[in-house]
Amino acid sequence: MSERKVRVRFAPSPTGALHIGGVRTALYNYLFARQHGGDLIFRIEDTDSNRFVPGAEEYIIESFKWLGINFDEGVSFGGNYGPYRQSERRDIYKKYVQVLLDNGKAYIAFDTPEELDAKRKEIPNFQYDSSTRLSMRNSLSMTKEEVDALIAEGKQYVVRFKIEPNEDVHVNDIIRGDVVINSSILDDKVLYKSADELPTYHLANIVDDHLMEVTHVIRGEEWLPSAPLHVLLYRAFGWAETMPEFAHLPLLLKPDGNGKLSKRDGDRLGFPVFPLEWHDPKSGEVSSGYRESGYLPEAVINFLALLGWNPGNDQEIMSLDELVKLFDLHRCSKAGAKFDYEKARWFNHEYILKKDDAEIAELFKPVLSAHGVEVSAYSDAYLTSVVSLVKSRVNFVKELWEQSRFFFVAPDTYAEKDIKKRWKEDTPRIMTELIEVLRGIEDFSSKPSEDIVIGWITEKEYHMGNVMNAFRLAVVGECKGPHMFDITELLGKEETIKRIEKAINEIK
RNA sequence: GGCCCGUUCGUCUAUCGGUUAGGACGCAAGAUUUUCAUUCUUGAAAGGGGGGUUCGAUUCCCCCACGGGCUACCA
Repeated sequence: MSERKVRVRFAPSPTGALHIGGVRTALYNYLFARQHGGDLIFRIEDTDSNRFVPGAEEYIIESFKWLGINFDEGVSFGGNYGPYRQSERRDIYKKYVQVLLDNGKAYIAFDTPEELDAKRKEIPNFQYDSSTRLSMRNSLSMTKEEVDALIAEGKQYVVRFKIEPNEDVHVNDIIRGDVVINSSILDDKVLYKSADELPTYHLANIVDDHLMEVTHVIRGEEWLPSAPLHVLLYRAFGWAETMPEFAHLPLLLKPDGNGKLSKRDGDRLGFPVFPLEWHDPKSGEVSSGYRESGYLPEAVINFLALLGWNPGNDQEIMSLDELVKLFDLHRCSKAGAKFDYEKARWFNHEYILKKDDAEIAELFKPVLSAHGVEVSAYSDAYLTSVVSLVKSRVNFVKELWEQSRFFFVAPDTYAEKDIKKRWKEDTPRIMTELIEVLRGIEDFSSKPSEDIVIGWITEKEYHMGNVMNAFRLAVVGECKGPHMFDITELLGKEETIKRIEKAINEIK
């Protein structure tokens, strides 16, 4: 069994945007698959026709494409174990439901949802199980003739799993170890609904994982309580020998308060919970995405990987390839992790620092256009230089604009506070002198012009801070920004002088 | 209510019985800088409570408390 090729799957339900917790689950599956030279399957679990949301499937695929998480087979990827959309596997499930019915592991039940609701109201803690099933309307309490007659007249039914009571069912979880649940607390789960001829999650999941030769089930902790049921299903089918190993991941929790992270938290707290922006087709609601918020996919991958797992040392910045090498399910934490948005921002900052300036410049172009900058008027070299000068002070690409605006447009206002502090009575006179000094500079690049200007200030015994800051105020509009002469080198002599002249005229 | 899982700085976490309980984010202070940021240094900051086991528990066991999940003809 251990010689089987590793095969794992990520199997979302197309009910909306892909939650960031789901992304992490997919990531862990991906890392595990790659590390073991195995396959990653993309399966769509759309057995609940009522909850289907158009566009969700495409959204999920696009999300992974952006993140660089590649699948080997599945919906839109092909493969030999298809179809990979559960709604297209009706006949398969029907066949396996019949197997369970034939060997007495399941039975047909006619109780309607309304009848069950009534029952639950009437009897506190009612559970459809070995203690109650004989008092319900099903193939165990009725004769075969009655059952056949009801089916013949078109009565809708469900197939329920017949769980034998009082057995300790063990689930060996890679992360949590031996988890034991007594079968008596399990109810006779609905496996199949005649109404839409579709199975429920539990049946479809087991049949598909078996048929697709899945070796490891890596999923969220919310599935842990139903894992024993799944174990029992594998046994009922006689597939216990090839049952996959389980690993239940800790949940991602809200940054504040309690509960697991939900789609509402993002907009409430001001950060995305979805990889891409999502437009809900039903409500028309728009939820922000990491991509649109300016996150680099590498950063998202990195911080997500560390939410519930660590390499065992102090290393925090890791590429996808490094993660593949280092990842280990045994090093996953057991407790839920509160989503730390500040740290996510820091990761993005780190990745912006790491990323090539020219690549950042490309990402910056649309932002510039959006601010009315004629991007084609600037060379890639110019944009790249601008990026290299200011990127250390931003967390997101779009923040580059506020840090570098003066490289594209001359200031039209000057910071009041800085004027008060640095624009003295004799400043216009000194600035006029400065213009002359600048005119005389032949090589206007950073270092040579710095030497000349500093030399002039020293020689005239001017106040270094006041002159330089007035200079900065004139060129930038406020007293902040990169090294002064790096700015003037990029701006060029003409533009620099023009700005000083303008400042002399406009600052009173 | 029942069942399951969990519990180390504010947050993410390291520690596989003996440590001054380490790192990171954030925060604070300082250094550097003609400005701002980067960078660097430093600081504050943690084992839920109670019982055991042990020469010795953050670490192993039990109880409690708290947190989370599940309890659908949803996944």
